[in-house]
Amino acid sequence: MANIRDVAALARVSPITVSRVFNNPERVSPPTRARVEAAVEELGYIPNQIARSLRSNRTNTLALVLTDITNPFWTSIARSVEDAASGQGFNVILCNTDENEAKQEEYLSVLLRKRVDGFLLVPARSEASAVESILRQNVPVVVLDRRVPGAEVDVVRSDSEAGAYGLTRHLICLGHRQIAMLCGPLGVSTAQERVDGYRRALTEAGIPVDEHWIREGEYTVESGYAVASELLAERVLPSALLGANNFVAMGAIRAIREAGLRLPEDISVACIDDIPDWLVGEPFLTVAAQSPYDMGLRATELLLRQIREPGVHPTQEILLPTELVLRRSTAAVNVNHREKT
Amino acid sequence: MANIRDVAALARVSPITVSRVFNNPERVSPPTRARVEAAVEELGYIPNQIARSLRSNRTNTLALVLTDITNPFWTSIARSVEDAASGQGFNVILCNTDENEAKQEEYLSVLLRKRVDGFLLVPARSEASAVESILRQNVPVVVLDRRVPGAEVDVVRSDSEAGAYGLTRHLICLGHRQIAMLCGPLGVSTAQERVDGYRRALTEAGIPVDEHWIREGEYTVESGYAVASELLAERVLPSALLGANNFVAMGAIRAIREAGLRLPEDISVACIDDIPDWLVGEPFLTVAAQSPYDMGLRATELLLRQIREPGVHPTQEILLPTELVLRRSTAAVNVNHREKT
DNA sequence: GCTTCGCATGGTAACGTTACCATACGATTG
DNA sequence: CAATCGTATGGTAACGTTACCATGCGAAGC
Repeated sequence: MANIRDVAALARVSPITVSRVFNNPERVSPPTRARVEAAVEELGYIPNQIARSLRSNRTNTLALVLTDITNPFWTSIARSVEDAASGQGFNVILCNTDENEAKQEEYLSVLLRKRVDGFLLVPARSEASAVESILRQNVPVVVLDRRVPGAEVDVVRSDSEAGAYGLTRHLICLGHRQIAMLCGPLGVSTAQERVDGYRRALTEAGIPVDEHWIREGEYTVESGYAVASELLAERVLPSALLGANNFVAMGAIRAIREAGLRLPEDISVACIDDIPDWLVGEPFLTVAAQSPYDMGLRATELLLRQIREPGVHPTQEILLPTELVLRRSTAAVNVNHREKT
Repeated sequence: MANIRDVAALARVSPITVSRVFNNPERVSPPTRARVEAAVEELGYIPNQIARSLRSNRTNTLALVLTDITNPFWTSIARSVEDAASGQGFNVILCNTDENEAKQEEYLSVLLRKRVDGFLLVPARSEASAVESILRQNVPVVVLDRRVPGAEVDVVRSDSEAGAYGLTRHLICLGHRQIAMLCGPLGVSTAQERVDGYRRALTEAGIPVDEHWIREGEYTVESGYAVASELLAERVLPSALLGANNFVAMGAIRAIREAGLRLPEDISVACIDDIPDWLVGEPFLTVAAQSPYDMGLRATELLLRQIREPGVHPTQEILLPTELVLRRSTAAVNVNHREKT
């Protein structure tokens, strides 16, 4: 592959002049420039960004470390991050951690070696260590979706607590009293907050919180299915399920169907996170919708600003609202279904 | 940020010994190694992959250039590509072209500068130029999903023709005769093949192909909606719609609903590409399902092999079967609905 | 006891680019 | 006409790493 020296030799100029043709064309006289351009064309020369990065300490690459691109929530984020990044001349490296800390650590290590210019990180667990391992190297980070208590970082996230609160209140208004909360891994801040919102709504309504209805699981379809199946096998059935996210809720719905129960007549289901409506002919899930596209966009903007003007901006937290969307998966409680038939 | 020389100085060895500790630890005596490791720890040294890449001509990075990560079909592919790549120590740069050739060209140019080790490319148009611009630089490519006549490349794709044929045959069996084909951009091989399959099924059944029922559009929800709306506004209604992909079909379904028609009683809909069933409570779309996860996996394996053993493997084409999945969006033709009421 | 061997370690140069400073030369100014 | 300036171009070194070859040294072999 031709290098800058080959081009320089062919155009009878010095390598630095070739460099200028690419980076400061106006600083090269038109005839010389033309000669260089002809040489570039003839040799099929493509500047080597690696060498450039080595000199400039800039890779024009961002890392997007999330849990699973397969969930439309993260898909939207990936899309907006890539849109915003490529608009500013940055590429995006995609990583799926599956909320596995070992995988996350491995990714971070490789990406730090690669000297990406910045990280958009969805931490597998809401503790500071991962974030700090990046900050220690003076590499900008923006945390997506989750709080990281104790770390001095920019965060862009949704108001999970309010979302869960709103959904729980909605269920209470429909007459539900036995509402099971299928929550995510409690090491993750959103899981914690969603339980908090659930608790607050119950408490405000004067309904005692029964810990028996709170079940921890993962943010996956399989986990939602497993936990819901367990619940449905017990003597006392809940009249409503609150899924910690869309995956969990969809898993639970499968369990409900398999148990021969009707939705929403026998049991209501609601969750945080919507599913894009064009994916579902008739959207039927009652949700607290987040704005993932917006979230990715805002986060990328913050990150690029940090990269462009390091050390200038104080860390900030952007809290995005959730929107309650009422659909057919929730209905008034059916008094006959308090006990298993 | 500490470099290899700082570590060497602190450990009182030469830089090359530090390098060996990372790359050939067994070639360094245990006591020296321990001293180096202590120095690495103390300085928080992280090897610079940029410099390494400059020497070795390897970036351990693949480019995944597809149309739109937002479509679950491509999402699955992205997931499998990333799984396979990270398992082999490679990272993946994600790019969305939206089937726009200018965007694609821009991405390819940047990625070639970055010296990615290989490309997984979904060409915006089924012609050789994009692929050739990569091959000219001696960079391995595997084309995903589409044929590229005239280019000597590995291709992994589904049998679109058979998928469309199967769906059309199914509709014919249900008694449909006026089947509209909402096809994709004809510059893309899959769009072409799906029309071919549609034509073959009709012809085999002795039904004359009416060009009036074949409508070109984009592979997007908006396009599906627009084209279907147009069709539904005409005097003679089709009794069934064949969507070129899931996006198009979902757009069409929206148009059908807005037109006050019932699905499938008034009009049947089928398409190529499934939607993961856990995203949809009750899957209802009749489809010819592809295997995107598998497709990404196979393609990545091919690409990594090309990277590892350049020039050894003859180019090959892997053709994956589609699977007909019959659901509720297709039903026997309703004789009353041949003409607009 | 001398040669040979293998192991641990090091010096030098190179990967491709660009920052920094230098230089050549024609144009402008007093 | 000399001094000054600005523009176009070039030389050298450096970014951080590793390939290649060299060296030193103790152990094994005859």
